[in-house]
Amino acid sequence: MPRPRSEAARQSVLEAMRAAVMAGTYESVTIEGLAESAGVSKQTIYRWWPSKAAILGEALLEGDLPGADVSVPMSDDIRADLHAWFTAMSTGLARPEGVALARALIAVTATDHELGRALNERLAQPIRSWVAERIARGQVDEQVRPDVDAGAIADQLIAMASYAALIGQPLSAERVEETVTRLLRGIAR
Amino acid sequence: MPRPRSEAARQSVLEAMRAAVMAGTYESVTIEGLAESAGVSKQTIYRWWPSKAAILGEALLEGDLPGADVSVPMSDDIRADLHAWFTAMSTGLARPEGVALARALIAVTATDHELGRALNERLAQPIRSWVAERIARGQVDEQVRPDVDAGAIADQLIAMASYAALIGQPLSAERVEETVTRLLRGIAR
Amino acid sequence: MPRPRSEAARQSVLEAMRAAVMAGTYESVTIEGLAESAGVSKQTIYRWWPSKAAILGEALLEGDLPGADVSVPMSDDIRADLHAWFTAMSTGLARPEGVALARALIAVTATDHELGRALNERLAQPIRSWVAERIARGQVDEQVRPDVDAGAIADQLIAMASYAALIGQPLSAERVEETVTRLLRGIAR
Amino acid sequence: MPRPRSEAARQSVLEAMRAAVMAGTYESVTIEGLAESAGVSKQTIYRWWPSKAAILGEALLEGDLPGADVSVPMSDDIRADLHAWFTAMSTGLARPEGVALARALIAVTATDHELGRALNERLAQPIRSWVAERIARGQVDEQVRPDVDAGAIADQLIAMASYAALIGQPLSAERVEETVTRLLRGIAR
DNA sequence: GGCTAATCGAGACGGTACGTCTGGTCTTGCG
DNA sequence: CGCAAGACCAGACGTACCGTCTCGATTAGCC
Repeated sequence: MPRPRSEAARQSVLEAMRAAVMAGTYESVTIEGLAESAGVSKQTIYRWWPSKAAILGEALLEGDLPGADVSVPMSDDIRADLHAWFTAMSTGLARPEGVALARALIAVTATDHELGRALNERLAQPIRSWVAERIARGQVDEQVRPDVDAGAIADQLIAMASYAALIGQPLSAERVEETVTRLLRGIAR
Repeated sequence: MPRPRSEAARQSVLEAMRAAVMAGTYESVTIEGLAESAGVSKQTIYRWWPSKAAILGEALLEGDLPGADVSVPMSDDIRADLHAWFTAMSTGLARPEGVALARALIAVTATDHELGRALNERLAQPIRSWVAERIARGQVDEQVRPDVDAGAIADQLIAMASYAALIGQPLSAERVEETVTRLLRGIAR
Repeated sequence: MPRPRSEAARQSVLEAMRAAVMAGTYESVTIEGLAESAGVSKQTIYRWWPSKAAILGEALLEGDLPGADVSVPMSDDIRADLHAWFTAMSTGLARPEGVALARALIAVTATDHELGRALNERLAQPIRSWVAERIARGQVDEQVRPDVDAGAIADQLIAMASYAALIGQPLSAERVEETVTRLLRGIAR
Repeated sequence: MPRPRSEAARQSVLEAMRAAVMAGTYESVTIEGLAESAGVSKQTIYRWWPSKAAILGEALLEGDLPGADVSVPMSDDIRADLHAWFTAMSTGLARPEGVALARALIAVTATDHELGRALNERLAQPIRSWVAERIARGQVDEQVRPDVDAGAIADQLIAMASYAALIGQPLSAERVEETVTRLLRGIAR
């Protein structure tokens, strides 16, 4: 007999959170503003989520993730592929939404380590998959040593691009070039 | 002609800021609390600094920097040296003060890009120097290719260690090991 | 539908204002102190009252009024009655609470004329009534001319006692005596 | 040998105080603003005056007193003279400067009783003199009883006009008329 | 004509209160 | 019972003055 939780309200809040965090800083998002723009009362938010971080977590975990959705077609040229892909991720993360996303991730992690870990996992997943696939291909082609850890490489590139975006100094084309060159030299057979 | 600015008050505020930011989050630092713990009136703070970010910037630029003061002796074994040094930086940054410092850097950058850039420069400087020196030594020893960019390597390692610390997942010993191995393979002659 | 205004908070603030204004000067009353001693947040005060004067106005209009609650029994001797009553009012107003009340009235009037007028009306009312009644009795006894304006007499005595209290020079017994004598001579049949 | 106190600064401050108190409320006058508009440093003010009240006191005691400088020619008609004079004082005090003056007197008295008393004396003096002279003339003319106390009458009229001005309800022409009539009946031979 | 001691301007300083804003909790009544 | 509306306590925000405190820079007499 009790009235069930309003899915419309829930979606509305999550969507408002996504919009707000992309528009400003994570810290600049207020529960009050969220309620306002979601057309929902504050209490409804406080009833269902324990913290701002939790809302953002839920929003990111089930929403479309702008900024890190890098997907580059693969060719036979591993150098060209990695270069294209790292460039795409790097510039993608340097865009305002990318920066906002990265900063929000940091902020959430400050509040809730576990959630931060999960979010990072979720966000890095497609990237790791792509890298893993390309590296695997390289190994099949006998261009890449069989013992390289694709995950480590993905994490390195994510860290580099993210950190550069966070401190507002996107990687230059030369730096990207140099990084890919050196990377390949390190993993080449 | 008027009474000159009190250097004691200035130092007191900067010191209070350093302590506060190491103790909590940058966002959790309030001007009011700062004034209180510095034994200074709010107005004195507002008279001399335009923003919280500016205070932190000044505090970091001229204070002792906890967490990033990595200095490791050099031997003839470049692998051992890089490994020891990367381990030290990585664990140093993973310590609470290191994380606080990195987060504060991000927060300041969000408010004031230019200041963020300057701070990053200041913090990365000793690290870059160390790496540059070790790489140069390696080149003299003919272990390292003459064309490698020491700055790029330093930035890569800083980014990796910082990002890992920020998202609360410090680099594992294996990951450090793997990274150094791969790095050396990429720069070896 | 929202939560209704808390009557408890309202009363608490008004009571705190009455106490504060009697204890010190109107100017010495601070909103912050009021909130504190009323156990109410500043915002609650600012939400409901536009100014300190408005709070005092409301407090005086509906509270017990110390200092001006002069009520003297009537006998057949109009001179004795007027003398007793004027003495009572005069000394009542010269007491700290009376002075505080009068000063507060002036201060409120300086801020909000209309409110000041209303308060003055309210405070003078019982006095006017008493005088009107006694004068009417005198007219019935054929001791007082039928054309005298009781309101004018009340106002004169209020002004004299109030002004004397305000400038810190309470009326002497002789002055009271002289005033009543002269007054009676002016209104006697 | 030391440099003597600057009379120019002193006059400048007193003049600024007179202007400020006539322009606004006594409470609205700030030492800082006074210093500013007098072209004097705060310290110079604090060096020579113990309080705002003291400055105002000095300013009023030796300056021209706007608002209470009532001076009406005397004729042979005591009723006409008193009426003209009471009307003049009443309307004079009801003018903004008069109200400001009266309110300032109250405020000063709240801080410093003795000073308030002195100021009141000073301000009432010309009024008392005028009344005393007119009453004396009336006694010579055998229109006024020989035992009336001119000071009491002056004080009564001052109190009535001042209080009315203070509470923002100037005496009406009818009230003035009524008061003079009744007064004369009380003092007539 | 230099010496010297208090005055003067300027304004920094530790404070207190201002009136505003937002955060997170609570309390209503409608649906 | 969910929800919107919004009152409530809490406390930080940045501003305005307070009264005290240095600072040089004058500016008289007195030597």
